[in-house]
Amino acid sequence: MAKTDKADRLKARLPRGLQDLESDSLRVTHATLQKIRAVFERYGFDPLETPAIEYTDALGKFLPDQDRPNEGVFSFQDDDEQWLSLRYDLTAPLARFVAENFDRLPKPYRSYRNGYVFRNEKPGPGRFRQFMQFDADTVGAPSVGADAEICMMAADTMDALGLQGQYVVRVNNRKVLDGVMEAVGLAGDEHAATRLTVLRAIDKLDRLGLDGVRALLGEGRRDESGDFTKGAALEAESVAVIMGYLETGLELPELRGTVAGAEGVAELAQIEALIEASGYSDRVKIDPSVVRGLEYYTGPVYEVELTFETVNERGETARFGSVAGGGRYDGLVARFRGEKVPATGFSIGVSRLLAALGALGRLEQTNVPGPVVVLVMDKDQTAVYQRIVSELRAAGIRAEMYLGGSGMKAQMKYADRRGSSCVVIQGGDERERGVVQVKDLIEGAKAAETIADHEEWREARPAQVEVPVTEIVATVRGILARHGLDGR
RNA sequence: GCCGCCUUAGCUCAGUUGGUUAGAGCGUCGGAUUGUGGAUCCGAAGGUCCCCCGUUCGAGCCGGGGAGGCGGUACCA
Repeated sequence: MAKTDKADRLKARLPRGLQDLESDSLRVTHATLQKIRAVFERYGFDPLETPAIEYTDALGKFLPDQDRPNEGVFSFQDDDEQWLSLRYDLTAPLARFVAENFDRLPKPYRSYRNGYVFRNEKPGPGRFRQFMQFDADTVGAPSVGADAEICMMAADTMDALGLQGQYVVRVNNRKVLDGVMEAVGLAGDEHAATRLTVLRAIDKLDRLGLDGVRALLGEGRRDESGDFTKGAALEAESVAVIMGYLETGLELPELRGTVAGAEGVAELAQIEALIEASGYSDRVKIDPSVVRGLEYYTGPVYEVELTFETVNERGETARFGSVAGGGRYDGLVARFRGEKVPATGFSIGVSRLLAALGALGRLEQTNVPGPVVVLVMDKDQTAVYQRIVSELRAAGIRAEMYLGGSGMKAQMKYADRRGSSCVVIQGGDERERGVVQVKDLIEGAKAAETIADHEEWREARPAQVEVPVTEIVATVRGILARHGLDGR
């Protein structure tokens, strides 16, 4: 009994939040990466790759007062008991690399990389537990000129991806937010928790609107599913100041009364001037509600958001969130070196971007044709078929001999399913005469549309030509050319 | 984590007030056609009705518990 009992059979299943990419998606992904890479190269960044695994402490992800890594990060212990983790972004590993090789790197050090990062969180639309990021950073550049450049590069990248007019790069400054916190009396360690709640509330402006944020600054808010989110419980005056900030932004009078706030406003003004001078004002905008992740950013922060609605196959509007983001992190390298090393950079969430575009049916197909399939008519003649394949390959044409065990009909079906442009057929009769049949499957499919009767369809052998074996390559080339294909 | 919805064939879904051998479309495979992909026709395979417990003469359907999926929300370094 060859069959395993069904109940005992191992179930093939993909862990949630992970994805298999088949040829179409992979080709789109590669094409996208290539477009991004071209922009980053043009800006003068050099490639750098670091491993997917780092020491957990290098990522800065230990739970406070605990001996084990934070939740949300995939971790395991090495045989010497040191904690290792899968990277959850590309910035922290870059900081490690720069710190480790600081003396021999040119400063500012400008590099880019793409790779998979991992987050052990609940997946959602456009949120995966393994996803591709494309990241660029300038390390060792203190001026906000570096930040302005990153914003412009973000815009150019989105343009290069064909998304002109369908995104916005939103810029803010953590110092401005610090200033606002100070203005409402939330400076100092004892208010850290409240500050977090307030910043998170501000971050939700685009999703919840002014009223939603106001609720979260006060008592709290009940969402559509009936869940209640506790608010920051601020005084009415404080709420008013923060709401004022969201409505008037950098014009808020209280802002300039604080050192951090004044600095942040000045930096944003510089960035805006640079953006303006280079003609990016339509794509890059100052937005006081941008917060970004709350750990290591110290100055300007930016975020790229798609400005169109994304709807899934069920017709529900799905939230994909921002597709890229970044900011200045002057303290990250310092963790390894003591001295401050100013740095700024951003990452594109390639997987999320593609998921969003895919949900909209906005991905262009790459349309790589299937290989030319040389049919195996006589199983004892595979050497002859293999030789034909080799000739086609030597001519730069994607080709293969049918390697399955089925008959001719199945082989034709196979070629059809592979999207092959044509097949090469040689039975005993053709072999004796030194010829082959070359069948154009694309032309054949067209011809089939007008033939309803199977007998006729079979007899007609549409789009099939008989040529001497010496002309196989030329004939196939002709068919590829006719359909505008290059065979690769 | 919290809230809501969902779970029947590979996929999308029917399934009567609880009643015999649980259905359809699509897909897959085979045949009509031992040497021709489409269309058509014929046929076949394919099911732990998510799991467990309970109610009942009898459960895909009712009750309880659990798991998984989707979405929202929280968190997201």
